[in-house]
Amino acid sequence: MLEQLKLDNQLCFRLYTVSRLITQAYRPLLEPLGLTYPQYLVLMVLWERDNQLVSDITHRLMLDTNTVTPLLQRMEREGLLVRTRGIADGRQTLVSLTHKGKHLEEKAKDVPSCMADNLRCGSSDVERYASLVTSLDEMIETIKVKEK
Amino acid sequence: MLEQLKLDNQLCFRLYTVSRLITQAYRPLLEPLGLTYPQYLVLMVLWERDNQLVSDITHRLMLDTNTVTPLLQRMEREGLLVRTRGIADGRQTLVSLTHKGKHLEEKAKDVPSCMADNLRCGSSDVERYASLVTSLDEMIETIKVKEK
DNA sequence: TTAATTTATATCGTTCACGATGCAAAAATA
DNA sequence: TATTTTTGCATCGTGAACGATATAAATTAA
Repeated sequence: MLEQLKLDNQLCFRLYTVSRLITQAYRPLLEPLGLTYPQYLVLMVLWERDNQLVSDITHRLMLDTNTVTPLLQRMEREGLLVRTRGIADGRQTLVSLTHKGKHLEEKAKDVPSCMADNLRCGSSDVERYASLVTSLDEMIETIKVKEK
Repeated sequence: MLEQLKLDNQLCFRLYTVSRLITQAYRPLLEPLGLTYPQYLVLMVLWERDNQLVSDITHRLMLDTNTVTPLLQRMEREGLLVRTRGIADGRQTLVSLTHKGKHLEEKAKDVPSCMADNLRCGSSDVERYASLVTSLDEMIETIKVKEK
């Protein structure tokens, strides 16, 4: 058995697992709001600035339209946002929050601190957190560049 | 706008993104082998030790049967493994590699080093890699415990 | 031994993620 | 201006993830 093929040696498997577990940890916080984690991400983008194009959202979340469009359609059905086609450029779609979508920001205000509590472990010092964020940002840059 | 709700401040979004980008980076390496990343994970478990129960695999990958069973069914259809029901305990299902499944280990032997090259960036020293792995393992433990 | 409970796996329905493809509007080129 | 190419978004099909539920075998309790 090649040492490299052992699962425990794999950074990638850890990242895959952590990502899944985090999404699971969000569930009890987001379900009362009627949101999934990807939907919450879309709302964070729109809470930061309303009335953005589909392309703005895909770039921000680093997802493609074939993921984001159905996501937005479901959120539109839920009455969280409205999609308006063809303003200046007829190809574009503008995404705007409804009153309900805006109002959710208030209800979601405790989600980040609850998640922070969930992730906080004994040794979670500020330095390690910062180092982790830096490493992840580097990885995102590295992979993004090599892909394209 | 609450500072905490800003996307860029979110460790979780970074982990979600890194995980997705890594799966994407695996694709060109695994597609020639006819594998997806989760299927590759299952094979790594079975290459390490053949003839394991479904429960062994779910525990190892920290997934549930409702994810693993369909995954194994697709892999069985592809002729990579065989599922045998009811040996000593009639509820269990034993998963065994076929010749084709075993043979893939040879073909996959360069995948880890190729991925390592993909992830390697300028400043990726051994220390940071080790620190990253430690942080992720801590997070996995923390979330796992709090969930159950 | 029969009945109740637990365990191991499977099934179902919904939402993502994403490659491939389609399509209409806009921009570039002839 | 007519044609080609590009761009922005949508649609389709497949494979995960996962909550909820189902089912049959094994275990425990009565």
